Parts: sequence; C-alpha cells; structure tokens
Amino acid sequence: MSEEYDARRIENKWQQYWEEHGSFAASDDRSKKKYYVLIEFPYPSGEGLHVGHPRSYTALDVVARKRRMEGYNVLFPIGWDAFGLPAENFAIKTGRHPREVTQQNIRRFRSQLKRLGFSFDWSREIDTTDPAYYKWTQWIFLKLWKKGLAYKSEMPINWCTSCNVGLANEEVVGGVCERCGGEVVRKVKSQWMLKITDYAERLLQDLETVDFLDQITMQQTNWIGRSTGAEVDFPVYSSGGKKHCMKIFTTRPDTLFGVTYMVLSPEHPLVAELLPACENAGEVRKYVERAANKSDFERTEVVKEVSGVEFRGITALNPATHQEVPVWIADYVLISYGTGAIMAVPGHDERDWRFASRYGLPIVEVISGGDVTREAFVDIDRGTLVNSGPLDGLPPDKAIGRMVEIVEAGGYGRASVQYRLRDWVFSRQRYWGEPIPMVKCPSCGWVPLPESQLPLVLPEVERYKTTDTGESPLVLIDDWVAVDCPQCKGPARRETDTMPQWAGSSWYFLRYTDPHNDAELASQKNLKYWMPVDWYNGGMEHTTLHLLYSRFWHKFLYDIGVVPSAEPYKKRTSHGLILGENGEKMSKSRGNVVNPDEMVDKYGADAFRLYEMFMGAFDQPIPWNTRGLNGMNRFIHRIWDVAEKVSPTAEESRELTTLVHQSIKKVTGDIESMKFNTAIAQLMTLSHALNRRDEVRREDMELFLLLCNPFAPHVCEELWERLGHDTPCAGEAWPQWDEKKVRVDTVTVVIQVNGKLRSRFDAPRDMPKEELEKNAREDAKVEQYISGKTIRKVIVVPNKLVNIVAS
RNA sequence: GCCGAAGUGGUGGAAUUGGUAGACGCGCUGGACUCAAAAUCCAGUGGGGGCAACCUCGUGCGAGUUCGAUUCUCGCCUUCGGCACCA
Repeated sequence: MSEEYDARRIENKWQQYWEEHGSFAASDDRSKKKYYVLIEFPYPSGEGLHVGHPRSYTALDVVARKRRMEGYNVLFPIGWDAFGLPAENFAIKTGRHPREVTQQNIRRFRSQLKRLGFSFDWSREIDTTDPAYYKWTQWIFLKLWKKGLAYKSEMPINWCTSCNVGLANEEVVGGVCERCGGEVVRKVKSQWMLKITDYAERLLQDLETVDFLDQITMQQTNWIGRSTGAEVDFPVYSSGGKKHCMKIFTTRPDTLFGVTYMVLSPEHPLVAELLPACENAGEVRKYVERAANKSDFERTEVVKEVSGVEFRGITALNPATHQEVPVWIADYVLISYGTGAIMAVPGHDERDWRFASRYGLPIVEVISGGDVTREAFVDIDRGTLVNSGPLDGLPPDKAIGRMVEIVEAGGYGRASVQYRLRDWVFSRQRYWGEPIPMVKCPSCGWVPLPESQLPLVLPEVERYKTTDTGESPLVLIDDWVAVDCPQCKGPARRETDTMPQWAGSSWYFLRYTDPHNDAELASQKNLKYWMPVDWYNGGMEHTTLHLLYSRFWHKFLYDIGVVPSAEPYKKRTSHGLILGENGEKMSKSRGNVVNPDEMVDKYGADAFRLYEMFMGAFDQPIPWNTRGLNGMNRFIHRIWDVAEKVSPTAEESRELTTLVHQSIKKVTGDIESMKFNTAIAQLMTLSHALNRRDEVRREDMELFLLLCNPFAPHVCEELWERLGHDTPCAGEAWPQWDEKKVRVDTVTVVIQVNGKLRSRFDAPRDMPKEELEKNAREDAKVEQYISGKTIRKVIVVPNKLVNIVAS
C-alpha cells in the first residue's frame, strides 16, 4: 500500500463517511448507558472561527470518541449562541438585518467546524435566535414571573453620552465607551430583574455535590460572597423627638461597644425621611445629589478620598450601650449591600478609621492588641475585648457569638446572613434579543402573555439603533407595541426590552436532549435519560456569570418539576486561552488572529487537532506557534510509515509489548485528567519504537491506531481500513492494558555517593536490597569515591537507587 | 489591599506519596533525498571545562529539614488570573 499520505483526500473521505453513516448521532435508546459531553456553544461572530475555539472542542471530542469506544451512548452536541451585540452593531452600521448576518456567520462557522472532524451530533444543532428555540426561553421567563422571581426595578445602566445608547458592562472599558471613547454615565432605567439572590444559599451549598475544578468552585464561592453576622436596629431621633429605626448589618457584632457614629448610604430611604428634621438639609441634599451624579467609575476609582456629610440634629442611640452617636451620610456605604447602612467602628475597620480620621470623629478601642491611634486593628484571630461590658476579656470569635445572644435577648437585633451576589439585571434596550413576553396594562399592571401566544416573534424594524431616550428600537413600531391586555382586553403596550445574551445560554444544554420538540422544552423522558451533563468544558471567563446563571435557571426548573436534577453539570473543567503568536490576546484589532482554515489547508485537520492538544498544559494560556504543526505532520507521516511495516512474519518483542501496554495505561489515564500533551508524547515515543523495527506486528499497529484515533481520527480510520477492516475503528472497543505486561523485567538502578549520581547498573526487577547494595559497593566507579572513607549509611530504594553515605 | 495559580534549556513544556532534572515537540547544527526549494528521513543539541573516559554548575532569590529537594517548611522577588469601599 505504498502511497503518499494525503491529508486532504483522507479527511474529505472520512468526514463524508461519518456524515453519510450518521456515525456520531446519539441514540435516545435508554437501555444503553449514556454519557453527555458538552462544550460551550459558540457565538457565531463575523470574524469566523479562530484557533482558540477548537481547543475546547478537540479536547472534548477526544473524550467523546473515547467514551464511544468504551461502549457509552454519547451525546456530543453543537449549536449557536446567536443573539448578541456584534451582529446588532454591524446592522446599525450597514443596515443589513442581524438575522441575515447571523445566518451567514453560522454557515461559515458550521463549515469551518466540519473540516476539523469533530464528532458532533449535527442532527441536534440548535440556534438561540430560532423562534422555535426562543419560544422556550420566553416560556421559562413566564414561569419565573409567575413564581415572583422576575420583577421590574429602577436600576442604573451605563449610558454613553455620545452614542446615546445603553452599554453592557463589558462595553465600558476604563470608564469610557469601548467603541467611541465617549463619556459613560449612570442613567436610571426601569429594568427587569431576576431574583437569583433567592437561590444564593443553594447555589453555594450545592457546589459540594458537583465535581468542578477547585478554582471554579472558589470563584463561584467568592462571587456569591456569603457573610454571617447580625442585623441590629438602632433607634434614631431627630430634634423634634420623632423616633425612626436604622437597621444595619455587621459581621462584627463583637465591636458594638466601639461604635462612634452611624453612616447611611446616600440612596437610603431614611435620608429623605430625616431630611426635613435636620439642621443642614441643604448641605445634605447637595451631597446626595453629587453622589447620584458620580459614575460608578468615579465612585469606586478614587478609592482613597473619602467624603461624607453629617446629619446635624439627628442622633442614633446605641441599643447596647445607650450612648448617643451622630449620623452621617457617606458614599463609601453602598445601598446595594446589606441594609445600606452601617454602624461605624473606626477602631476596628479600616474604612471607618479613614473616615473618622478625616472628619475628626472619636476612635474607641474595644479589642486590645493593636494601636488604634495609628491604624484600625482588624485582626480577628488575635486580641481581647475591652471597654465592652459583658464581653470584656473574651477573644473576638467568642465575643461575636455572645453578642448575638445579647442582641437577640434584648430584642433589638438578630443573627443574619448576607450575600455579595446581586439580582440579575435581565433586560436590554436592544433589538437583537428575545422579546420579553410581557404587556403593561394601565389598569392591570404587568400582565404575562398567555403561553399559547409564544413565541412572541421579534418584529421587523426599519432601524436598529436605540432611540435617543435609550429605549430599544422596538418602541418605534406602534402596531407591534399596541396590544390588547390579555387580562382585561383593554388597550395596553408591549414590553419593548429584550433579554440579555445570557438568557439563551442558560438552558441550551436541555434543548439538545430533544431539539425538535414543539410541545415541551424537552421531553421528560429524554431529560431523565440524558441529564445531568456528565462533563462540561468551557472558558475560564464564563466560570462566574454563565455558570451561575445556568445553575440558577436549572434549580428553578428543578423546583417546578421540569428537570430531574438539582444541578445541570456533574463535572466542569476549563481550558486556557490560546494567545496570538506575539503572546497577546488574539483579536482582530491586534491583527494576530490565526484562522484554522489556513492550518487545515496546509497541514490537515489531524495535524491541527494534534497540535491543539499537544501545545501545552490544557488549563494554561499559551501562545500559538504555527511552526509547531511541523512536528505533528512528522508524527502523522511516521504513523503512516509504521503502517507500511506491518507484516505477518513480524515477531513479538517483549520490550515493545511492555511499551504498548504502558502506552495504553498512560493514554487512558491522561485523557481522563486532561493531560493531552503527555498522552500524545507517549504516542510519539511508541511511534519511534515501532518505527525502529523492520517489521511490525499487526496487533501492535492496531492497538497503536486505536489509541491515536481520538486525537487524529481521519488518518487512523484510513490506515484501519487499509489493514483490511470493513468497519471503522471508531466503533472498536477501547484497548485494555495488562498490568503484568506494563511492568518491565529489567530496571536501571542508579548509585549515588553522598547524594550525587556516580554510576548505574541494570538489574532484574525486584532484586533484593542486600544484593543491590552489594552490587553498588562493588561497582568500579563507586570505588574511587569511597576508598579511604568510612561508610556511614547505605540507603537502598528497590528498583530505583542505592545511596552510599561516606565520609 | 484580599484570594488563587505559577516561575525549569534558545523556545512550548515533562518529571512531585522527596529518589537518574530537561520526557515529547519546536528551533538550531550537520548529513541524506532533490537541478533547486519545500516536505520527508537520519544524527546531534542545558551552561562551562576536557582530545577523551569524564569533571563541574544548574529548576526565580535566600535560608531550613533530609542520605537525597524542581517536589516539603519559612522569608523574599516577579508574572498571570479572580474579587475589590461587600460593613
């Protein structure tokens, strides 16, 4: 079969074969054991695929192919996360409909992916912009609304003053508009919100039930940001004698005796309530206004400069000490966390200390161990309570619990848990997204569209740009906006906001289990069989938001009986970014984008896939280096050459058999732990060993091909066929190693003298310690290092080394 | 500032229940094939020294534990990632 290796011909042939035979279509036959392999579905951008995308796809394609060979019924689907800003911005610029542009991009992505030979089940392809798909995205929204988990609220958005457009957080770079460099300010808009905070505790707790990479679990935990402490009610009096209640949250109730002032956030409702009774209302009002006009950028960027204003004529009473303390307003206290108000303990909180120092407020020490005249003493693990009545003498951790008891007994507070996690801002004032299926009726308020009217299809518009008031272009289509109220049939208006890109991606993995179902988002039968996802891999950049949002939706769907498991993903891993050849992030603007098409044209898909997996540790970021593909090309040629040496007269070599079985073991384990680079290194070592022989046994070659198949499937199928098989190697069983054959007969034992390597000898495996020591002592080279010295100690590690300590 | 990960040849990276540092690639050097180039094949390749067998230094820096440390402990330095006035 002497013939040149021709990547293009072979790859076309086998891709066509797989397509014609539906080789990788998942069967819904529930009698088989299943395995669901998931990659993050791509956003089909106008730039097309770049070499970063296939890193994750190749890795899980390797896993999927291995699982099939292990006898699993594998679901490895693909689809398009196709709503999103770039298509809309492109539409604004060119006037072309985002749908048209998106479909064109999808076609391009699809053909690019097909060339790489991934074993996707293409019959289950989904597209988030397809009304048949987003019908169910809207359906989930209605369910959320009915359970009280969707609500409208005034929220500040990023507003570009020169584009007159609302921006997503990721479009604000360094405080200015990413596209035009214009000033970005906060603008308050009424927004749909989803109450993810109701699920905070479960999203945190259930991390213990899944197998996520440690780093991912940690990031989720940090993002949820659980803190325990206490809520304490401080009575507040104005000069008129009227009593108000100021509720604060603190993680350090042990410092309650050190409170010297109180602080309200400028947005706190109590501010308006107290304003008429205070002596400097004008000053306070001015401060509140100034804080409101500050952008988030200003408010957080100028970290060191604290500011605030005292509420003169207002005092708060410390319920524990019955001491009067002043009340201030300062923008270092955030309305969005805790209760929007704090008790200030400048002796033991850095921010309070800074503020107290600036405004000359008293600083009281209630935990000894530091020097509160110089800085706040915040070390919770050291120190002793002082000046704190019943807490005196206690260490802080004990005092916290004690104080909570006192506060609860006194009836002015309670133990409390707070989360950093905020509710999810769910609406966008944009065109290219799922319409939110809600109607605003002047008499009934917000009314959901009946489920029978879904999908609510995105109407055609003439222009895609947002309006000058920052509303979505949909607001201009009068005959779409005007609608009868589903409840009272009176005139009403549709919601014109659309959903964020996160919506469609929060449940797409469910749709893959039953992608063409128009009665349910997916059948119970299929969900029960396929869910949860067994292995999900994606970018580190999605480990907080996307993962959290989709886990939230999944838990909600679980609560209403739609999905069978509380968690969507059993196992989640992440890959490192592929950088440009210059080591910078790959992007069109940097001009360092590498297109996989060119690589496949030149080297073929198999070489490309091998390089993606071989180039470095899978979880680390790594710069692309096209020259590395040469090595993969050589490797494939070597596989080809070895196949030509297969001969019925070839004899078994004990040494080679050992290497083959070692390779089976190594490759099997390395794929599971995503050490694809070392798996391929092992295969290269094996290829060299095979190639050194004049003739190769057929069974050795076959085992080698089966091991290579997940990485370089085209060439393996071709050679498999040339060896005379009429069924593909993708359908063969994954090889098993024999532990007895993995072990070598002869080992090299090294001899050290005082820890330095001096000599070595070969010995049969498991030679007794005494004999190893004897061999070492009699070694000629060792002689010169120990002659004339006293041997103090000899360390023998069987099958490894002998270390002689002499002086 | 807080949390986390990592620093190994010219280069990407291997090796950790402490036991031969640099597997496997890229690049480079020499050779084969070719009219020539590309591709492919063979050999060599951490630094310094030696004709050589060999010697010596070497895993960010400095200490420590150990017969033995890339691996463990302590203290620094640097890089990357996440969070960041979260009370």
